[in-house]
Amino acid sequence: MNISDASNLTGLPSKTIRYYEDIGLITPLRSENGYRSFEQSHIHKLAFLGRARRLGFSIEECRALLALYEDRARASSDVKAIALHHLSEIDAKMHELAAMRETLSDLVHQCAGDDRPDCPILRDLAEGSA
Amino acid sequence: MNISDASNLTGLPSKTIRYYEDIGLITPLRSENGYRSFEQSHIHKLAFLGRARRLGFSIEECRALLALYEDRARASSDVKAIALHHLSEIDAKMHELAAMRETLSDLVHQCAGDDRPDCPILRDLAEGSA
DNA sequence: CCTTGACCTTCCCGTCACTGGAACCCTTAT
DNA sequence: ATAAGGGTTCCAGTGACGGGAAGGTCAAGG
Repeated sequence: MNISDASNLTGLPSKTIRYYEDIGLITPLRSENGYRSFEQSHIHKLAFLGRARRLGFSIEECRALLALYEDRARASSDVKAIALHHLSEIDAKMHELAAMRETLSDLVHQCAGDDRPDCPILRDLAEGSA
Repeated sequence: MNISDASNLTGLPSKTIRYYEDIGLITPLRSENGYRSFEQSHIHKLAFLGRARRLGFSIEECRALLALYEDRARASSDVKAIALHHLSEIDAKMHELAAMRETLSDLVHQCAGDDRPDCPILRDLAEGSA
C-alpha cells in the first residue's frame, strides 16, 4: 500500500505520515522503487495516532501510549496516569480560557461599538482593570 | 531607562521587549552607547501589549489594537469587532477542549488503573468509539 | 516510443511568539 | 587589571506539521 492509500484509510495527510516516520512513530517498509509500503499494522497504528491526537495528546504522549499499546505486559495504571495528566492540562487550559473569556466578555458588553472613539476595551488595556 | 527597567516596570522579559521592537510594535530610542532608551510612552505601550497578550490576543491583533489606541479618530466598533472575533475563537477552543475532556473523562473513569493490562482507554484508541 | 499526468521521494523554509545561548561591548566597583 | 553585571547582535530551537521546489517512477494513451 502506498502513502496516499494510507492517507485515505486513516484520514491523516501524507505529510503527517512522513513526519511520523521521521520522528520514529512508525516504520513502514520500502518497495524496490523507494516508495513507502504500508501494511495493515501500520494503518492500525496511524489510526491509533490520529485518534490520540484528536483527543489532544501530544506527540510524546502518543509515543508513550503506542508503546503501552504494544506492550502486552503493561499496567493499565500507566495508561491512566498519562490520561489523567492530560486531563489536568485540559482543565488548566479551560480555566485559563474561561478567565480570558469573562474579562473580554465584560469589556465587549461595555463597549458601545459605534463610530465614536470612546472605548472601555482600550481603556482597560491601557490602564489595567486594577 | 534601560531595557531591564522597562522589563521590571512592565513584567515583560527583556527578550520579549526586543522581539516587540524587531517586529515593529515599539520603537525605543537609542543612547549613544547603543543601548535602547525607553520613555514613559514606551512603558505604557508595553504594558498595553502585556495586558492584551494576557487576554489571548495574537500579536497581529495587538498591533491592530495598538493602532486603534493611538488613533484619536477611531470608531469603537472597530475595537469591538476585534474583541468579538477573539471571543468567538476562545469559545471555539473551549468547545473543542470540552469535547476532548468529556471523551477522555469517560475513558479514564472506565479504566481500572491497576497492574493488569486490560485498558478501555487503549481499546478506544485502537478501535475507535464508533 | 514518447509524452502526459499522477504519483512518489527528499529537502528546506515558514508558521507563532517567543526562549536560550554564544560572542562580544559598556560601565562601575574593587 | 579585573570581575560582575548590565547591554548588544545573531543564530538555533520549540510543536506539529504545511507549502513548495526539484526530481524519480509508473500506467495509460497517441
